[in-house]
Amino acid sequence: MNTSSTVRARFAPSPTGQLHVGNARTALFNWLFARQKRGVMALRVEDTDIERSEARYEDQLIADLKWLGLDWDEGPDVGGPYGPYRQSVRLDIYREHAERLVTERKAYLCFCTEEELQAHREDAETGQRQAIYSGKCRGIDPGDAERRRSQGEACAIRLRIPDHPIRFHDIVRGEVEFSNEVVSDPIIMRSSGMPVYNYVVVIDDGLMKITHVIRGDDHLSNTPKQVALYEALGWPVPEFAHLSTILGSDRERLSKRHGATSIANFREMGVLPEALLNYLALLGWAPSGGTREIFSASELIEQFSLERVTPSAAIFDMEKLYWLNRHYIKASPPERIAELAVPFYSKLLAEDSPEQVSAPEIVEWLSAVTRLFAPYVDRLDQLPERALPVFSYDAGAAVADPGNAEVFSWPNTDAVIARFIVKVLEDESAKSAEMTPECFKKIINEVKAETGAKGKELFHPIRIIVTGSHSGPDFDKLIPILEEGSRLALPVHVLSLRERVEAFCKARSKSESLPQLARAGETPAPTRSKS
RNA sequence: GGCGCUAUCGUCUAGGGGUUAGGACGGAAGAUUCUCAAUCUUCAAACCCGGGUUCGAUUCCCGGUAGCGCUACCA
Repeated sequence: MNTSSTVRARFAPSPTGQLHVGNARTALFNWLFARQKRGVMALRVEDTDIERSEARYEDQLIADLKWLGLDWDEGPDVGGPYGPYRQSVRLDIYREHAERLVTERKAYLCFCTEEELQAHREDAETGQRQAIYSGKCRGIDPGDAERRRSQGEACAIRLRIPDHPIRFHDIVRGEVEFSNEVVSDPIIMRSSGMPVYNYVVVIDDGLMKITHVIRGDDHLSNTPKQVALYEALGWPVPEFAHLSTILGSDRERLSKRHGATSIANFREMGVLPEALLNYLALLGWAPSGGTREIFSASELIEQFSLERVTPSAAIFDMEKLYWLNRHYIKASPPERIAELAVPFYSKLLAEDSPEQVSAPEIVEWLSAVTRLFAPYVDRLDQLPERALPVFSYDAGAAVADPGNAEVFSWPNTDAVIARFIVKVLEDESAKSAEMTPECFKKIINEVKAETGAKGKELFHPIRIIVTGSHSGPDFDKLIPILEEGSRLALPVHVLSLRERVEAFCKARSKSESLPQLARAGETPAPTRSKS
C-alpha cells in the first residue's frame, strides 16, 4: 500500500476544560473525512499549556468523544507509530527541530527583551501601523549569536519569514494569500525553552504525516506562519480545511453564556448522541441536493464531503437539535430510551440515594412511565417533570386551578364527577389498587350512559380527578401505571386511583358544598389509611 | 488601526447568468384526537447595499457596509 496516498487526519484538542460543541464538530468532520477516505484518524492532546491543562480533562475528553460515537486509530490512549501523542512529552523533539532550523539559517536567535518588543508594539499601535517584528536580530552574525547564547544571554528562536507572499490552498475557502509584509518573523521557541503553539502544531502535524488539517477558522490567520514553517522544515504542506465558527443566537461566538455548550451538558440533558452527531454534521455541511436532514453516522461517512462544507459562520439552533432529538427518541427501541431515562428520575424520587430506584420492579415500572411520556419531551431530563402527574397529586390545587374552572362550569360536570367517584369507591379492584384499563373503561361508559356526557364533557372532569389537569395522556396507559406505582415501595408514594378519588372528594367538599355530590354519595367514602 | 474570512427566509441550508429561488427547524392555520403531544395538509417568510461585465445578474468582478477571526516569548 502506498502510504503517501493514505489520508491522515487528526483532532488536536487542549485538555483545558469540557469538550465544546465547536470542537466536537471539528472532531466529527475530521472523523467523517478520515473514515470515508479509509484513512487514519489520530487524536493528539495539546497539553503544552501546563497551567490550564489537567489530566482529568483528557479523560473527560476521550469519554465525550466516545459517547458521540467517534473513535481513532492513533492517540494517547491507544498509541500508534508516530507517538507520543501528548505534546507535553514531545519537548525534546521541538527543541531538536528548532536547533536544526537555526543551524540551517532558517531561524535565528533573537535577543530582544519582552520590554523592547512591548514598546515597539505599542509604538506601532499608536501610529496605527501593523505591529510586526522589527527584524532587529535578523542580521546578527550566527557565530556572535551562538557566543552570546553560550555566555548565558537569554534568547528566543525566531523563524525567518520568506520575502514572498505566502499562498495556500483551503478546501473550504479556495486559494488564500497573505502578503509577507504582514507576517512578521514569529518566535518558535521562547527564551524559557518552551516552544510556541504555531510551531509545535507544525512539527506534530508534519512528523505525524498529517495530510489534511481540518480545524476551526480561528486558525486561518495563523496558517501563513505555519506554511512558512513547513517550507523551512522542508516538509510537504498539508491540505487545509478551515471550518467556520459556531455562533450563539446573538451572533457572538458560542460560549457558556449561551447555556449548554459542552458535550457533557447535552449528555446530562438527555440529548441522544446520534441526535447531537446528526445536528453537528448539518451545521456547516449539507448533502448534495440539500433536502435530507436525518443521517446516521454511517450514512454521514458515506455522503460527507469537505468540498460541500459551508464557509460562513452558523448559529447554533437548539430548537432544531431538539427536533432531531425527539426524532431519535421516537425512533429508538423503547427499552433503550427507558434504560437511558431511569437515572433522570432518581432526582425526583430519591435525591440522596439513587440506589433506591434500582430495584428491578421499579426500573420496570419507570420504563413504562418513560414509554408513556417520552413522545412528549425534547430531552430525557424533561421526563420527570412531564410525568409529574404520576408522582405528585394535589387535589386542592386541582380544584382551585383556574385552568380547570371552565370544566367545572359545564352543566354536566358535577354529575360526571359524582357518578365517577361513586363507581371508583365501590369498585373492588380499586381498593387493592388493581384497577385494569378494561374496568376503568367500563366505569367511564357507565358514567357516560348515566349522565349523557360524552367527549370532553366526560373526559375532562374525570382527568382532573385522576391527574389534576384536564389534559394528559390516555387513561388506558395511565391507569395501570398509577395502580402499579402505588403498590411499589417507592421513596415517594404514588397515589392509586382510589386514593386520588378520595383526596379529590375531600378537597372538593372542603372548597364548597356540592349538593349533587351529597345526594349521589350517600355512602360515606371509606377512608383508606395510607401506609 | 492592519490583515484575513464571511454574507440566500427569524435559524440551518440547496441552488445557480434567464427558476413560481427548493428543503428543514421554528411560526401561523386547518384535519385528526376526550385533551395535550404526535401525525397529516396548507400558508407566511430570503438572495446586505452600490457600481461594473452582460441582451439579462441573486449568481461573475470590484467597492462599501456589517459580522467574525487573527494581529503575543496564549492555545
